[in-house]
Amino acid sequence: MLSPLTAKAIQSKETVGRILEATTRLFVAHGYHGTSIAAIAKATGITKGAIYTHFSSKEDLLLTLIKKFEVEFLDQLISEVQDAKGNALDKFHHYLNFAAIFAEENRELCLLATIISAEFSGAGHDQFDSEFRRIYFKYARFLRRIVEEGKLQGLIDTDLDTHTAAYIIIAFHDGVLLQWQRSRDVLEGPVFVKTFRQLLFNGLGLKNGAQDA
Amino acid sequence: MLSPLTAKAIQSKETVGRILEATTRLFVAHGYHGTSIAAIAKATGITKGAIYTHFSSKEDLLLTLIKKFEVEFLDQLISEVQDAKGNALDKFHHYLNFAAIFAEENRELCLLATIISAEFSGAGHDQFDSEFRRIYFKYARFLRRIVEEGKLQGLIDTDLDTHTAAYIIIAFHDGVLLQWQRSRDVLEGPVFVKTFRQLLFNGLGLKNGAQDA
DNA sequence: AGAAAGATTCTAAACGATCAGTATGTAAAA
DNA sequence: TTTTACATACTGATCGTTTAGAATCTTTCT
Repeated sequence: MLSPLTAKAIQSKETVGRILEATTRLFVAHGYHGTSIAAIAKATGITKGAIYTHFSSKEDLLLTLIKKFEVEFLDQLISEVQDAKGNALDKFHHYLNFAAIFAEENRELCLLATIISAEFSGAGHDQFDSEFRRIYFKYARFLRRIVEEGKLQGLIDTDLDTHTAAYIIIAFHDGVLLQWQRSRDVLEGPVFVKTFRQLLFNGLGLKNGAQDA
Repeated sequence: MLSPLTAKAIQSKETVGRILEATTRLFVAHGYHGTSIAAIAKATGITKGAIYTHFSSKEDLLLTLIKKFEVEFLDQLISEVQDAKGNALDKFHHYLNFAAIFAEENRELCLLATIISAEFSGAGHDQFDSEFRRIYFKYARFLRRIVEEGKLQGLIDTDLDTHTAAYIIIAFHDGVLLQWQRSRDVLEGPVFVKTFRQLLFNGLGLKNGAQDA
């Protein structure tokens, strides 16, 4: 294992990349169950059987993509924002910037977690469930720390439940991604991001107190 | 067609109701492609063939459910909130109250539009696409009017792009529903709704201006 | 160095299972 | 007698996956 740069290894890596790219696109467009191995093979430009040289099952394909999302988006986000200088305000701006740029450059990978986790939202697949649960928990913990920090700095209302707020910010992010995918034709990118920012930071701007429900 | 109350008609209506109930539950839990007619039949307690006595296809089943969502949630919401007395602030509170109560009483129907429209997010099924587009457009128009009203009343920042804000509010609603479905076990209902309200109305509470991205 | 042996990437064909949908029959209601 | 609500049994197509074998690259042995 001294040199992993053999011709076969390079070929394999290249094929795996093409398979994952096609799979991401198809999963996001038609869902997990709506995408067949045959369709992935065709989109990749190889035969069905060749998929199984690199992945043990369809399940394995999705688990690989979930991991990819975690490493390329979530871990990257956390490491960039978590210990950045500045107060909680700055960090949230940093967060939104990162998310916006990532969404623009990796729209499909970005949507994968949201769309597929929705498809499996009902108790069903144990392995997918626990992976999604793990990722959303990590995401929430990251946001919780910043909200907590903001409260200590007097920037965020201490009335806000930290735990719940973290999950709702994730929900906002997911919802906005979905809506962007659904209605890209009637929305303008920069305005969309700016309005999201305005609403997340200042809400509707109504300064009155909240009624109970 | 003078009396639709024949024994057969009652039986049919009852069966259709049971089929739609089971279908909603299964579509939300496993998605459209992840749910088979056989599974729906089994969950309803009839055979596969009997489904086709009442619905012409699986497609027809989903279209019926989308229509049900439109009539029972969206149209109801609009007629209750649109011309209610009070300013835009009151209407948004009214909106959140209605959505929260509906979500509690019809969780699955509520999630249907969000989850299934995500599954078909990629250009694909013409009929589903246009139905979802129509519904989200109607939803957005409803919110746009209230935002516009709020601006005229000096309650909402005129800097906010009305069109985009409407779509983002929908996005927030969708995202929050999804997150509630995903993480019900680590979230508390009333706190969740209250925090959503706080964030939608006041945002994170950071009073500084927004940086550009 | 060079050939034999082994490992790897792929195609093509086939597997049983399951898919959405249909044809036929039956029993009861209209 | 006609219509309706269902069960049963079937259709061809497609599902995820496996197998057999060809072609090509890598390692090992001489």
